[in-house]
Amino acid sequence: MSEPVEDQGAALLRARGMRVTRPRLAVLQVLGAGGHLEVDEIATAVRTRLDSVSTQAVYDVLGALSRAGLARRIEPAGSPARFEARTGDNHHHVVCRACGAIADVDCVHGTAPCLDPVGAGGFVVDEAEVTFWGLCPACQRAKAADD
Amino acid sequence: MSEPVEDQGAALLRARGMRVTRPRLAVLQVLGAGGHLEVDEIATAVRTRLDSVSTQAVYDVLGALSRAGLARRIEPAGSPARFEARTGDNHHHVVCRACGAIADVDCVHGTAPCLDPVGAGGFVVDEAEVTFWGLCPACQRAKAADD
DNA sequence: ACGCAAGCTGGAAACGTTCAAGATACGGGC
DNA sequence: GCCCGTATCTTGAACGTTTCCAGCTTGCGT
Repeated sequence: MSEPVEDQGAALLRARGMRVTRPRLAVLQVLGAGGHLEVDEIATAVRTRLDSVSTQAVYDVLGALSRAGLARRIEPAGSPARFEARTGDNHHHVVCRACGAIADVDCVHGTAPCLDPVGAGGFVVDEAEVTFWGLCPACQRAKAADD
Repeated sequence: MSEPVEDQGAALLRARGMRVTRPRLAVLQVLGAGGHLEVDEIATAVRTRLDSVSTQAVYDVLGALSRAGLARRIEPAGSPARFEARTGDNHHHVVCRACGAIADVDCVHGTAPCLDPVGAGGFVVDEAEVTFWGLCPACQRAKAADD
């Protein structure tokens, strides 16, 4: 509670033996605000906190963070990669077919039985990724107005 | 049984009010052979049947076929788009993290209960897409050999 | 057989992403 | 507190997939 936001990130990084750098702290803060952000959005947000950060650094940082389990990379078909801070709780996503908006969905069953593939052709499975496709509330209204 | 393969495709197209063209028939034949093919692989295979087909035409045809429900577009994160002919049976996919190979997995529960998202933030969901991530048999052996 | 529109061709470019080489700065050890 | 080695950042470029555009060709209803 007494720790400033910046130091929470630093502790997370140090706990994994990663160097604490300005770009990494800034990305952690941006992701911590929530949402499913594109690389470009993250870069823009980071640049409001630091004077200049190269696009490359943002990609590097995001790669390092997701390898370390501090960020999660999601990539719905037909969309550029997005990143979120919420990790380790096995939740899934709903994607709007019309506008591409993404929302979180908690997995009702925890480690659901149907997500344990039977007869996977000899594959050793370590993760089940679920993406729901549909229409967000705003696009439902937009579509109804068209009719 | 008495219909040549080419005419089966023509019938499918006509049934949906779509024009029957050489590129479309060729793509249908290629997809009919099975597998999860990249656009580039499809284009190459098509060009062994027809003298020349533009890349553009292949993209157009695949887009039209998937809109018509004759092909299904799958796009695992970090991979170019792939297409398969098997549609309408609600099956899912296992993707190898190492080599990118894709295999089919039947959905054990049919319309599984856990795939009915509860509390999806007002979204109207029409499809649940499941992707399993793991290691294919060949890459399991390769990894074991490294240790 | 005719005409219209759907569909194809060819060239070009946009997009997100990754690679390479060198400069910088973090953090353990003195 | 200072120094060094290396992880990390910067800059600049390139890659591969996918889409856009204008114009010609072709399937199919009449």
